[in-house]
This record gives sequence, structure tokens and C-alpha cells, in this order.
Amino acid sequence: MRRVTLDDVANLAGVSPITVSRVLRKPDAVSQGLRLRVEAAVTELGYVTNVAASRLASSRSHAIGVIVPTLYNVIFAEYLFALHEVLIEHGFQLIVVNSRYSEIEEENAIKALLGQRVEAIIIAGVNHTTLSRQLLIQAHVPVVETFELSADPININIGMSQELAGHAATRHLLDRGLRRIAFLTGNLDRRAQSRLDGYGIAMEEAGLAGMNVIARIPRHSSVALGSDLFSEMRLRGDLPEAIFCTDDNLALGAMQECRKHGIRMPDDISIIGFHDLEFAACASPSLSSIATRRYETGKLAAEKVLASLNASTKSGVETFDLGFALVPRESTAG
Amino acid sequence: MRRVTLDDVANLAGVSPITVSRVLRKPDAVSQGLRLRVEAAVTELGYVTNVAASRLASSRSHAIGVIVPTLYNVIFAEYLFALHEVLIEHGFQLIVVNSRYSEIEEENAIKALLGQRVEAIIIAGVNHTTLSRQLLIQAHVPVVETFELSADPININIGMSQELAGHAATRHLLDRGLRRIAFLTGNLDRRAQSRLDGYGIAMEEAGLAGMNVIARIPRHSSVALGSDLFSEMRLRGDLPEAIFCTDDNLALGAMQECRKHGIRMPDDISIIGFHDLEFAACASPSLSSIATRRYETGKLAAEKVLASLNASTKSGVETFDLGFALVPRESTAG
DNA sequence: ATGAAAGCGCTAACAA
DNA sequence: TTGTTAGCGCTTTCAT
Repeated sequence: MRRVTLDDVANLAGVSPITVSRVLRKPDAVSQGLRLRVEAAVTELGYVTNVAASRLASSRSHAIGVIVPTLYNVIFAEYLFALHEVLIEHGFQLIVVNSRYSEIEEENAIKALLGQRVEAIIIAGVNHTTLSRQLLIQAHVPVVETFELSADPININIGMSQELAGHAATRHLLDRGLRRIAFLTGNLDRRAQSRLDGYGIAMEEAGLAGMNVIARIPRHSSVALGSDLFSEMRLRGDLPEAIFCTDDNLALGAMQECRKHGIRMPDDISIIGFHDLEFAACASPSLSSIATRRYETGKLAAEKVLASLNASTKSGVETFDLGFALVPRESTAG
Repeated sequence: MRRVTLDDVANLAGVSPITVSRVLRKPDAVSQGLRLRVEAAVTELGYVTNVAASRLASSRSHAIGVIVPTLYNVIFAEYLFALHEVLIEHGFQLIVVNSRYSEIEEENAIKALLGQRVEAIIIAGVNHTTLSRQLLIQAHVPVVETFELSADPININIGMSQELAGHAATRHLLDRGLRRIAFLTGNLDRRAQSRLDGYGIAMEEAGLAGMNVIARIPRHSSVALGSDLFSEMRLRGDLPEAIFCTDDNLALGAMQECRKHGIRMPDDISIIGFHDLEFAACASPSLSSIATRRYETGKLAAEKVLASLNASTKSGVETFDLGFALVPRESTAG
């Protein structure tokens, strides 16, 4: 039950192995006669190239490593979609690994990817362990850090200021005269933490430093979690005038609870989410949010990788701030 | 800028390459003295195993191929989560490829995975091109087909009857005396088609064959699409008594439209979804749905793969029907 | 346009 | 426990 090899195909076609290899990789370099014979033999034997052998011999993996904290989130799905779209087109394989929001797992992921001799690494986030950072630098491959802005990028950085976005959302509520503003969140990953920082700064600027309310249950973000977070505040008899959710899913859950208990939006309570997911515009009331650019982040990351790989010279540090946009809708129409 | 190899480490540690290899793979087979020296050398040089060389030499890839139609869907995220959980633990790498709901792309994905010499293939769906099926059979690796039941499984089949589930949802509405029942869907992939078949059969059994209403817009399923589908029916002045959505997301979108236009649920219209996503229980009204077992499907698939790989004998055909459950809630409380 | 020789970096099998 | 030898299946380089 031995697997079919190049040599088997070559024997059947009556040519040398290298000719078969050429037919498969650069068909134009082979005369039509031989090419047809080889192609027939390939089909007859059901030959499939052994990628490991090919990678070893050519010392090219045609693989690009991608690290995301989770696959359980549309945000990263949209981003991966863009990466796929561009890179697969150019003959690269994507090796996607999730770090489950852990810097230690991220470090292991980086080692695994380097073992695969990936030709570039695209990694969500800008905070890494010391060893991770060192490995990424020593790898001598293009490295793209995404979703946040780094004070000290390894190579290419494509992101936005999560803190400014959190600040903008909070300001929006403050500008409508709302003062008791709660921040709702699930697990506080780095990006959620930055948004929280932005919230804190805005509150302080408004002279409301003492009024911060942070509702947090350490679970992954979901509509159900939004309901739970809201319920908890309500049962505590501690409903604020406004809510800033780290995530539109949480906001939707909170809105469902409001409706269930006859709490009017935005009359009794204003709600703003984050990311501007697809459903935000069609919710009722429509949900105010901060629009972020997941697709564009992935697209640009992929393009920068391609550019780096084609460039003869090693590129220096480059930063791209893709920004965000406040999208005011009915849920905060004061 | 040559990459560090086993030989480099061996030279530095003053041992033979195979000893380094052993320290990395079966440390217990090496004396402590040498092991420590080798480990020091590995750290000093920042050595990372070249996976391609390792795979070629050992003719083991420790990789498992997974094909899903999309990453853009919680259903598959939950399933992948389970696969990861079990298989990573056992030292396997997952190579996840998406076929974008295309049988041709699925065929290419299979070829790519075979090129990687994956040790098993786990594939969502039971319908493949003739060549795909042939490749899967000839690969002589465990093959698991999931999410549906096959009349003729290649090897292991873990799924449920999408048709019976569609039938059960429709019956549930019929049993409440509802007669004008619409079926809402986005892209009609195989599974959605089967649910539609189940709907058709139930309608026919109830003597309502002529009353089928199918609202379909060929986009990927989402809350926004549910809104659009509902709007279209409403503007056509053609609102049914009940709606069966292929997906809870569509149902949520439809519910939002109802609320926006003062259409009461379930008084004016009953709605049932599919998959029982997390938010179904906390929606308002709570959403009736068909609960499906994505996590369990992934878990069992992973376990069966492990069992097959450990078994000395090639396993025959096995089928596991994981079933589904009707979860009646307020949205259909007639 | 085609082929021969050598070797990519590792591990299996065997020997010491 | 450690090392030697050979080779996994392909592609590079250099010849023809």
C-alpha cells in the first residue's frame, strides 16, 4: 500500500523524475508530447505531490502562519476571510492557529509555525511574551501585527487605537448629557481592556471619575452574556442611564432584557455597542456602535505580506492606523 | 542567514544528530547528562525542528485534514472547537480548509490535504464529486463525514437527518393549527435543502401541498438577511401565519422586523428557527428552535479518528445518528 | 528541452 | 544508552 511517488509516474511515462516534476510545476518548460504522457500517467496513478518532500527540497513552504485568539468570533472570521481571499489566490497555504487569548499558547503557536518554516507570520495583537518577540524577530520573515497599534512594532503593524475608540463611544454618551454610564464586558482581553481604559479616561475628563461602573463576567462574549450582565445590574437595583458594551453581541443581549422588562431605549436607557456587526442596523431600536475595519485589516495585512515577500530588501517598521467610526443610531438618540 | 539544523545543535553539544533528535522526541531514552547538554544547545541556538524534514523521514505527518464549507458560521466554529480540543491534545495538527460550499473547491481541498499526507480526513457533508469520493477511498486513511446521514458512507458517518428535523419543525407549527407556513432561507446548501424537503413533506402530509411559501435570497445567512426576507414578504402584503427559518439568525432578523411593525409573536405570527443558538433562549419572545449537536459531532468525530488510527485493523463503515431535539418556546406558544 | 547527480534535514533500523 | 548508515521524495544545479 505504498504511496505513489514521482518515480512511479516517471517510470510509467518513460521519462526522468525531474521531467515529471517540471510538468507539475512549470508545464511550459516541457514539450507537449512529454507533457501529455506525464499527465496521463499522473491521472492513471492518482499521483499527488508529497508536500513535505517538496518543501524540504525547495526550502520553500509556500505557507503563511496566522495566529488569532479564537475562531469563535465573527470579527476574526471576517479578518480570516480577507486573508484567505488574497493569499490563497497567490498560491499560499494558510496555517491558522488559535492562541485562546493566552500569551503562552501564542508562544507555542509561534514555535509550531516556525517549525513549519512559514514564510510570514500574521498575528492578532501586539503584546507578546519576551521569547515570542525574540522568536518573531529572529525568524527573519515578514511579521504583521494587527488590530491594535504598537508603541514598538516588530515589523508591520496594521490596527487602530482601541483606547481612542472606547473614549469616543463614552464621549458620545456623555455628550448626550448622560452621566451614569456602565461598561459591560466579558473576558477582558487586551483590546477590551484598552476600550475600558478609554472609557475611564473619558469619564475622568468629564469629572465623573468616581462614577465608573464596570459589569464583568469572565465568559466569552455572547448575546446570552449580555442578558446576564444586564440582569445582574437590574436585580441589584442599579440600572445606569447608559451602557457601553465591549461588543454588539452584549448590547443585543442587554436590549433583549430591556424589552422584556419594559425599559425603553433610549428614553430610559441608552446603549452603544462595538464593532458595528451586521445586525446593529436592523435591530429595534437600531443600535449605535463603533464601526471597525476587520476586512480591511486582513486585506491590507495580506497585501503587505505579499509585498514584503516580493521585495528584495528587508522592509523596516511600518505602521498603518485604519481608524474607526462612530455610528450613532436610535439606541442613543437623545 | 542559514536556519539552525539538528547538526548544528549536535556539534555544539558534542553529540550525534540522532541523540538530539531523541532528546526532542523521546527524552526518556537519553541519559540526563547528555539531555541537559543538548537542551542547553537547543536553547542557545534557538533551534526549531523542521517539520517538513521530520515528516519526510518518519513518513508521519501528525496532521489531520478538516474540510468545512465556511468559517463564517458559529455552527462550524463550535464543531472545530471540539475537534481542536480533542485532537491537539493528542499531538495532532489540524489543517482546516474551507470549501466555500462548492464541491469543486472541496475536491481541490481534498487533493491539497492528501498532498500533506494527512492521517485522517474529517469532512462536513456527505455529497462529493465522483473524483472526490474516489480520492477519499483510495487515500486509505480514516474518513469521517459529518452533519448529515449518508445512504452510502465512505467510512465513518456522524450526523443527523436534516430532513426529519425540517419535518419536525414544520409539524410543530401544523400541530398548533397553523396552515399558512413560510420557509425562509438564504443560500440553499445541501443541509438547508434537506430541511426544505422535510418542510415540503410535512406540508403535503397535512394536505397543504399547494400552500408552500418559500422566501429565499441567495446570500449567506445572517440576522440582516432575516430582516430582508421578512420585509420582502411584508411589503408584498403576503404575511403567513407562521415562519420556519433555516437558521436562528434569520429568525432573529424576522423577529426584529415584526417588532418594528407591531406584529405580535406568537399572536399574529409564530416563528421557529433552527440550531438553537445561544441567544434563542434569551430572545424576547424566546425563540422556538431545533437543537442540533455541533459540539458532540466534533467530539465524536475526533474520538473516532483517534480510535481508527490506534486500531491495527482498518475499520468498516459505521454510522452514528446524533439526532436533534425540538425546543418549543414562546415564539410558537399557540 | 531533458537528464544525472547531489542533497534538503530529519528519523528508522541496525550496530556497538 | 549512543552512534552509524541509509534513505524518505522531492528539487536544485549543472550538464548535455
